[in-house]
Amino acid sequence: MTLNQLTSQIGKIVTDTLGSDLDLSRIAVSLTADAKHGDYATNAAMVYAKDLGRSPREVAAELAAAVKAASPDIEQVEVAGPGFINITLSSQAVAKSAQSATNFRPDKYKGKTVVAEYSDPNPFKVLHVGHLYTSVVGDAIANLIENAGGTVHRVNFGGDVGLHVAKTMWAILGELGGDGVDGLDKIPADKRSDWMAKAYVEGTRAYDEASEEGHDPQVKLGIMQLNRMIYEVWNKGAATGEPYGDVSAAEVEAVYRLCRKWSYEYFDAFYGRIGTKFEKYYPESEVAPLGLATVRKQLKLGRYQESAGAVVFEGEPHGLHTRVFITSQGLPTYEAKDVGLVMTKWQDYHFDQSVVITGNDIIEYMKVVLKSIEQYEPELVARTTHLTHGNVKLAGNQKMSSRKGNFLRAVDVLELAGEANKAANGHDDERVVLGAIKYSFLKQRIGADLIFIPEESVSLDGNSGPYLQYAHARARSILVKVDKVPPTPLVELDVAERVLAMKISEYADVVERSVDELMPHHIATYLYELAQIFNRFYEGSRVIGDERQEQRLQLVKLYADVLGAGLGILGIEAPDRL
RNA sequence: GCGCUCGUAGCUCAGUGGAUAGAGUACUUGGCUUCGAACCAAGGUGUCGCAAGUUCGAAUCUUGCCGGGCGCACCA
Repeated sequence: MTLNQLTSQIGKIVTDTLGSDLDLSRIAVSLTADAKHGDYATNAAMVYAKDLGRSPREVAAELAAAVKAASPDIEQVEVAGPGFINITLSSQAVAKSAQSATNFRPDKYKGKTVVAEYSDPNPFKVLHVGHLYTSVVGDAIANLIENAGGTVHRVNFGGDVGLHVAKTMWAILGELGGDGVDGLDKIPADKRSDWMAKAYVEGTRAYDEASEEGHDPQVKLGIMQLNRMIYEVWNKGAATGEPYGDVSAAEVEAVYRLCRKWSYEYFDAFYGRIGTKFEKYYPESEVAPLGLATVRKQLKLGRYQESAGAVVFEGEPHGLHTRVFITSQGLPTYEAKDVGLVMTKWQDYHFDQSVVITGNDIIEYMKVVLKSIEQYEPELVARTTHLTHGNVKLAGNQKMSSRKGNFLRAVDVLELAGEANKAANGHDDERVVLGAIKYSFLKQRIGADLIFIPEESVSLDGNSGPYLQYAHARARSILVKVDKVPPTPLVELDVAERVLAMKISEYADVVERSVDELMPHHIATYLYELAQIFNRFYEGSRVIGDERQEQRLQLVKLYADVLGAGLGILGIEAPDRL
């Protein structure tokens, strides 16, 4: 029995006994925190007592009798406290419920085509722990939708054009001297990403300093020139015109293209390592032309406005703010590129829903972009969901910045976890390393900033990924001791078995809630509680050799299956042995 | 200034209308000749940022205030 089923059953009883005109949405049915209050409790009597002009306990008593009579699965019904109705299921019902929970899959996204965009790193920049976080969260959300029957297309959007690229290119070309693209040969393959990251920091610093007194204003002009040249590569098919210093336009293009390729190779390697796979990258260069064309077209139709030489969308009438879509130089901003992205995704997938997962620093920005698109493609906007999470910070609320070079790279985190793992048991197991990091990110509710404490994120014990993996492997290692688990139905449960079975049955409710809210942390919280209950069961209840062996084997299998499935949704491997 | 977001134990976080607000961590102690001790058990902490309101009932909803973070025109 799931909470939803019980809730609708109680709704029906309320209608039958108290009156059909009551607002059933006011009823809450919940799992109880304490065994002495039964398995489930409902507030139905208290909610309606006042309207009916009767005492809550009196109403509760009437409802309780009807609930008791409603199903043979309900063993005991009590009225408690101010008017709670506490419901206790029979142990057969608990067992049945546990058995059906393992195969539970919500059907909310059944038959739906969903595009999930997440991670979104910019080529030419380094992947830091924030990218690791958003990738793990995005992947878990995509998994949730997939688990609920959706066909999910994972896509990735990133800026391969724009000022940050020009700044990096400026530093790269400076470093190469007059060597041009041949000079890149001397950068070893494993140093490329760091080398480019360093160039980004250098280019950004030079750009910022250029406006200050005593610095060369030519720097800024050079970067602007590179910016235009790179746009030309995509708009005109080639960088053309004046050389950049001694370097010809063709040579600038060659350097740009090779470094860009390096970036995507670096991303692929990283995603491969953390176990997420994108179906498609949408580089900004690819969607920018459509974005630009769309905004220009809609400008003529009055959906965008010209202002000081730029093309803007005026958000104020919609309670938002105004943003620039095309600069006075005629270049598309991130806004126009996002317009192009939405249109391109639609052309590619004709999605039922498009989920975009980003940090919450762009909430207001996204509202403006979507509001502008809503003026001419309302259906696309209606199908778009923007999910946001907080930013990763270091202890002391310190913000990381790739511009200042004050950050932890994604690979640094993996390395730290590897070391912690190695220190604990002599070798590092990538499955455990990833389990630790992913779980540490996913156990927290999406929305608030995440304070990243390296030691905790790589921890092997307590409320951690490895705790869950260990609790899974432990159960599996019992199961391999028998040839196969006999398909004995669970019937009578002892106290410890019942507690475990009850928790297993909760899986269905938790997954459903997680999918409804697209919040993976509910699953993380639940799995930890489940594993805790199992570990207690394990301490006190012998399986192999006990007279209740067959019953307990059933239960252990159900438990391991549920734990494995839940970890799977979180994108965490559940090895049979560690 | 306006908007968004957050504020729960020393720290990191669950709990978002229900009963005595919970975990992990840290600290102390006990438990492996028995299915894996990455485990289990015991030990105690809270002006739920503050104040008013709604409610039979508020950490949860409303309003105001305080505090942190982020965003607000040609960066991404």
